Amino acid sequence: MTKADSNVDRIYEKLRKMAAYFEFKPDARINESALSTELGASRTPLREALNRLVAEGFLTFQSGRGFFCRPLSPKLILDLYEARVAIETEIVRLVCRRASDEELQDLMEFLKSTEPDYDSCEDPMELLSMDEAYHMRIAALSQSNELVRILENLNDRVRYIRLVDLKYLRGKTPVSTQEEAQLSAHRVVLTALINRDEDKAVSTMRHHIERRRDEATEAVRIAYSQLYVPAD
Amino acid sequence: MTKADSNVDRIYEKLRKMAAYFEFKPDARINESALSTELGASRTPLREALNRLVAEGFLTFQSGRGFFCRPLSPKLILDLYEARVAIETEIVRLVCRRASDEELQDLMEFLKSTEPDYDSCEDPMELLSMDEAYHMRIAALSQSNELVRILENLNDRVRYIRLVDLKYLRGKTPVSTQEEAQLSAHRVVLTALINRDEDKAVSTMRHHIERRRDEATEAVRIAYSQLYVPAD
DNA sequence: GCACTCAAAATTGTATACAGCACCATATTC
DNA sequence: GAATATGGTGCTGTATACAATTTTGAGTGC
Repeated sequence: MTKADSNVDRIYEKLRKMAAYFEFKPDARINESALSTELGASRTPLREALNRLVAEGFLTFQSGRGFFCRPLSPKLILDLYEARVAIETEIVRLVCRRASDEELQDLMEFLKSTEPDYDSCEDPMELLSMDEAYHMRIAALSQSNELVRILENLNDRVRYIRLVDLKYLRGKTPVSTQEEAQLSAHRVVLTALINRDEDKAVSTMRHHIERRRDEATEAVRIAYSQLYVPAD
Repeated sequence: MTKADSNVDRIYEKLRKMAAYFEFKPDARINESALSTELGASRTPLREALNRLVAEGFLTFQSGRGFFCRPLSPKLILDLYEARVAIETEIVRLVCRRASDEELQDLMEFLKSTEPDYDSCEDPMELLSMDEAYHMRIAALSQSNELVRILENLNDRVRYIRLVDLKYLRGKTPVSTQEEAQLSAHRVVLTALINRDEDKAVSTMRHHIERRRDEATEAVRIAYSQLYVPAD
């Protein structure tokens, strides 16, 4: 049996998801004993996983008091969006210089093939997954593992808010309209890349993300109301 | 007797430095028992610190085989420099929009006051510290904690190579010339910021870092020769 | 009602024990 | 001699125990 996934890894992945979706409430203290029995492991591997998550910015740690969920505030989310802009604009720049015509054409095929899914999809979670998958495919073409790595971390930490945004803010406009705007931004960036128009690709990507960033404050407000409201 | 800094934090800081300067050789396996006695602690807190460093990219981990030092290759260093470009150009962009005239003037004072130190300084380590301090002061003006955080991590991971670069590559040109080039780049960026010339500030910063990036392959070669040569 | 004290309970921090896997050297077979 | 078994050694993975610390809460005085 290939224990490629060790127990710590299993716990880590699980906790990472829980933290990403704020199953720990912002700033809430994490009880190690309770969590360890819940996860069916002892405190030793649990704490190892928790320490990794601290280093990744999902949790905080206070000596003598233990682990806490990261806080949630508009400022923190704004910072994450800004970091995304930094990373994704540079990614687009690198892709424009490094990706082959063929790779870009493949990506265009991928984009076209998923368009029907975007239109038909009603589940915000799935919609977000598709969007992230597309952004990560572009990222891969940058040939920079470090940028990919940072982007993955940022995406995970901002995902819950993006989900709220998608569900409660953009839900106001008709579905067909919002997804089309999204899709069109994707298409515009990719077309610019194919034409090797770096400036256009970069600035389109920048505005694509910044538009969402500007909704962050409102999204955080809604997120709080969701987190502290009894489940339906 | 838990101090404000817990034992794990102490171990963590120590290991972080050791990893930054490749006191663990690239890809070398880390013996937990030996290291724990060396640090005067048991394996439990040691492993917690090691897990944090894995999450930060200083170490790697293989299930069942333990912890290893991160590898060192030109590609990895290039990636780090590229990530630095991404972060620092966005930082400059934000600073240009957000920093007050007063803050920028203060920074100019700081720059001027350290110029004599740059000229007189013979120690590459100190030179690098001053350079990093300056870059971090700019970063702070961006008001983005996330970008600051990412930049700190990147700086720590690339520091050893920058040191080698400074010591063995740029040592070839006369000291006065190289430090002046460095200083002048700093001054050009800052002047552009004061004039609110975003494009100039961003592109100068970009080239300032990219120039070093282009030396990375050679620097890594030298780094290897230094790491595996008996100490002087 | 409010602040303060102090002991009990809960929780974290770390050492240690031990099971099991990985690695290495030696032996064995062809 | 090369390739493959095999046993020993050392290391990692995790549970558990216990000390140290923080938190809680009841009781007391004002």
